[in-house]
Amino acid sequence: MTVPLYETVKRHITDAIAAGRYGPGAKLPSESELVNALSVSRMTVNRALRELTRDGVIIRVQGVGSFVNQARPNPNLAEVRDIRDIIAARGGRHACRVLAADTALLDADQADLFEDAIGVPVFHLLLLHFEDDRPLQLERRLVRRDFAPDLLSHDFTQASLFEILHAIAPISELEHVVEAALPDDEEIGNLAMPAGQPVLRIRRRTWVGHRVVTLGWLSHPGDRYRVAVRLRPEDIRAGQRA
Amino acid sequence: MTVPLYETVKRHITDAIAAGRYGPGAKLPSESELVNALSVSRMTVNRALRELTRDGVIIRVQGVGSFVNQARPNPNLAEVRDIRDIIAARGGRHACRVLAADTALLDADQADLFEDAIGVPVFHLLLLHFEDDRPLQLERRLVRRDFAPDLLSHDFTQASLFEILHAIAPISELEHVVEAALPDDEEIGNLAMPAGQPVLRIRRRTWVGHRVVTLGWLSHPGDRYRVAVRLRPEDIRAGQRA
DNA sequence: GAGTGGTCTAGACCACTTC
DNA sequence: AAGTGGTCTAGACCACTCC
Repeated sequence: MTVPLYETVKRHITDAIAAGRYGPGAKLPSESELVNALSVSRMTVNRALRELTRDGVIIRVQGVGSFVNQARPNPNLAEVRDIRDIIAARGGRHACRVLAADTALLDADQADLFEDAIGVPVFHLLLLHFEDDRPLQLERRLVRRDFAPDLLSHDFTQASLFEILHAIAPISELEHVVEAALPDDEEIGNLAMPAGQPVLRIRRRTWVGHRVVTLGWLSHPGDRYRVAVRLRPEDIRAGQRA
Repeated sequence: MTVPLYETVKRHITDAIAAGRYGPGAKLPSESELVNALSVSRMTVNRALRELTRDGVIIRVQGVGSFVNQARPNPNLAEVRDIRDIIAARGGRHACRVLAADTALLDADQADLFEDAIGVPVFHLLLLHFEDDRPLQLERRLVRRDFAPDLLSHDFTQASLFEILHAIAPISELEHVVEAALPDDEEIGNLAMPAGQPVLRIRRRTWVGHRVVTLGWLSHPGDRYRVAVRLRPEDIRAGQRA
């Protein structure tokens, strides 16, 4: 069991939504129907649907059924989520193109952000993610070569960079810095930016242990992508706890 | 069964953590221990612990155990910080001008965000914050009149809106949504935006109890203002015994 | 009453870590 | 080998909605 059954069930649903078989507000098959169709236990279906509910993909009403959520939730800045899941939650279909995958050495600015020396060897990746054939995210990444020596052997169009890196070691620390900026030439071309439109740019650093292992810039068309942070009561209470 | 069993189990754990019986990094009882101690099935314990993991309260490691997580989001964005504190932290001098302070009734879009009816009476504020005599933030706010009837009697150039509101009742929930946008006429004029430059706009909603009490838009010149989120999970093995 | 989701149980097999 | 969490099953009872 490399991939859990409930993940397969989740993917089954999100794929169907992305394919347009269930539009916003449409009623999804009931739990028992899914149990029969997929030959899994009800608890497994239930877990899949429960997670989709928490991710904002569907809405469930007791005694009525499950429905595709019409609201498009904003990705949360306080977590790292696969761009594929984000697009799925928006009801779109994801595709990815690898624009560059090569090696480089850190320059002065990059070394500063890596909290390391100039010249540290890294991999350089440039990925373009599409939502329904429209570019939504330009992903520029630098990854320490000594952290993931086999990185370039992966197929980035299939498994997300996040999955690949997380399989090596879990992220111990995360930083997002968000800015509104005028797009540079690379962003204008790849994201097909209309003249004058700004980009929402997120600089992400991830740590494993006490070492910065990746540095990335995620650029999005300002008119089609927002990010959110929401604190629930538990978090606020926890934050005040001595 | 008014309250689900797994909620009771979650509560049992969080209460014990809050009471200090398990400090940051401390090892929690195993699933089987909890099954015996609380006389519930393992699936119920498992669900409780899984949700606590999702909420960031604990960290689980297969083959090892469950541990209290210290990783609390403490980002700029995940808290309500007074703009004068932010400017002070940047080394600047703060000043504030009140551009408008009047009353209004919610329109359809606003009512949607307030999760309430059209026509609910609110106060409307428009404040401009300066850093060293340059405008840095345009603050547009709507505040429920029934939450703060005396709001307009305050001097907003002296006490921040946050201080005034927090004195009435503590915030129970908070949401920030960040976007990059082209400035509207109001933003261009007040923020003295150079032609073509985007604004970084933060939409903030705050709850008291289960009611949205304020809705605001904080706009900043894109080239002079960024927001950051940083999460610091701690090393599991660093913290041992409570 | 039929159908839905919400929850719970008692057991099972597995992967992983530690000794 | 022992203990841990990760997952899965086949049943069960319940609250709720709709007809």
